[in-house]
Amino acid sequence: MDQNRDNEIAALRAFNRAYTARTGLLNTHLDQSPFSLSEARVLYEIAHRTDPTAAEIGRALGLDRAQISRTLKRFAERGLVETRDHPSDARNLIISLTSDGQEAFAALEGNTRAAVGALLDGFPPIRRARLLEAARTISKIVEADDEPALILRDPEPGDLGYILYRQSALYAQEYGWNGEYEVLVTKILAQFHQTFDPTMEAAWVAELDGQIVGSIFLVKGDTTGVAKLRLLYVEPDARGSGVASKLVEACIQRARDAGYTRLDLWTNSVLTAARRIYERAGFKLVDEAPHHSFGKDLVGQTFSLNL
Amino acid sequence: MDQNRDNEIAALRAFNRAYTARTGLLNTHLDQSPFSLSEARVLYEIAHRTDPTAAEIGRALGLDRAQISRTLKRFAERGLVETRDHPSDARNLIISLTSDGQEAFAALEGNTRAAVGALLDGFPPIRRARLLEAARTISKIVEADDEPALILRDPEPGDLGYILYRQSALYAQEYGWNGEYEVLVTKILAQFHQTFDPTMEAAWVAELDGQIVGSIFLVKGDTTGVAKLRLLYVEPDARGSGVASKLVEACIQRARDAGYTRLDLWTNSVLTAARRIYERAGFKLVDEAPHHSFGKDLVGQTFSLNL
DNA sequence: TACAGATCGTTGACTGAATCAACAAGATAT
DNA sequence: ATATCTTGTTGATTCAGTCAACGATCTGTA
Repeated sequence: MDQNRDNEIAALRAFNRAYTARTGLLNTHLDQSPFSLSEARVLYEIAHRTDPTAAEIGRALGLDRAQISRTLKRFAERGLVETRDHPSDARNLIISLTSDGQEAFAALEGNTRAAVGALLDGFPPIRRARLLEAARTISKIVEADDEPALILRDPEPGDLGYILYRQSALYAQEYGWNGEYEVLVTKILAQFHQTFDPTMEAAWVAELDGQIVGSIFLVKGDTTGVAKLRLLYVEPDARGSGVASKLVEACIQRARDAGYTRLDLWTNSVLTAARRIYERAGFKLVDEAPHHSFGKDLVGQTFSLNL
Repeated sequence: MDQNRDNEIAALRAFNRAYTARTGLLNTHLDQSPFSLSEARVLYEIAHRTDPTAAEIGRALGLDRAQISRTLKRFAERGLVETRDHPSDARNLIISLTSDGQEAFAALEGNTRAAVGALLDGFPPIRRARLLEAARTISKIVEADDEPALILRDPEPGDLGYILYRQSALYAQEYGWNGEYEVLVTKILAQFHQTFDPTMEAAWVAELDGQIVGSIFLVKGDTTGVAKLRLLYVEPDARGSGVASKLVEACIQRARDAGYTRLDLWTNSVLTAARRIYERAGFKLVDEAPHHSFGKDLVGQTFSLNL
């Protein structure tokens, strides 16, 4: 997997190159603007903060105190900013825009927005939409200061389709399963919908950091008192952080609460990671049979847990 | 929708700020490195091109000839690069790395990769994966020099699930429809799977720029000789570029080829954009009836086209 | 063939960016 | 009370970025 890491590093570097090269528009100082990029950033920070000090701005932008000092000096000479004493700390100076400064900043903002708008207009709508979505994703991730939170919740409209999509695509990609598996899951979902009994059945969607990364279903079995666990899956990127165990746990708990005496599940031997999770949860292998499905020769396994 | 444009511009600017602020690691010259960011970029270009000239590198990086000249002069003084005459154009000098230069570049590359790797390690796996996917998306879009291509193709494993997901989520978002709609679509898909007749039925997925943006289904109707058009949808971001018309066209054509004499479809009056597409394709409204479904009071419409 | 116009690399000149070091004034901890 | 930080300023230096000018060379066209 070192190969993979190299690929990831290369991808981020390629992104960095592509971004700095092609969107120099965003980073270079606007041609007709009286402000350099660095000056524009300082101005932006002054305008968007309440009673900022030079040190504060320097920290926000990662700039040296010396540079801030000189930049502010130039701004003051041009009549754009003024300073007043800090009420409680005489080392600080509070910076504010003069009316000329506000005017200059407003003009700069207008030009910048126009330039960014023109940049966006250069992309076809479908790419613009994807570009913005990706940009929002990166912003969020880069700015996040919390840990990704895992939550289990009821499915919302669209979620079952998403699960069908991910499971089918994933098993096609990882194990080469063909469309038959999608057929099977579609049937299961249709039946789940049609005969849904909220007191005895349930479905969970696992969200990690706001994104669906797994699911599990609890449905009535063929025999009274016996429930089935179905359609457990976890996204590759989210594996190894206990998502599957939490899903299985929730399912078992609900099965107990609903009064079932046994929980069965059917899986395939190639899904080795899943097997470990089932066994850790107390499931025992009770039956094993080869079958040809999904375009492959497989060994089906039935696991069972007495509740 | 000017509001929306402002949001888009703000989003891209926020992204730019976040990216330049937090990943200064990527943009700032590495602390222990003997090369500035600008020097590193020039070195990178020299190493990755065959027989580059100064002007070529300047164009690639958007740098001034004067700056390239001085940078190369410093490199030459440090014994990192050497120049030889261009065989056919005496104005050019061909630049190459000396063995010392290659060594220095290799060291720089190693350090850069390590720094980027460390940056990536700072993100939880799920975010790292999403960050990289977003970065790849942006790279591709920014570097693309072709127009987005629209293709219609057969569904692959996972695609029907994706369609279920998008339709359910979309109509929930746009019209407030509840889970009932998802149930309906799931049933349709399950039945499509179960009774699929490849000579008389078909499904298409529309891909724009490599992404699924719509679908349409042709299925047998209740009466012999009558086909049904079902589950037409197009992503909001892809609307207005003829995707829906192309899907409907493909569906009608196949219905004709399969020997059907009539093509019916059922839709709802709130889907006004769809109605225009159907009418433009020659469909006539033959029936209209109010119904309460998907959590809303709706007016169902049956359209029909004689083939 | 001759020549205008463009390209290439170099140099000078200048402003600003970035960084390091030193300093005085003021705040803070113990 | 004193050592230790923090804030803002200034000096010094190197490099980035930009404009202008220059000589050498190439290219297209009259």
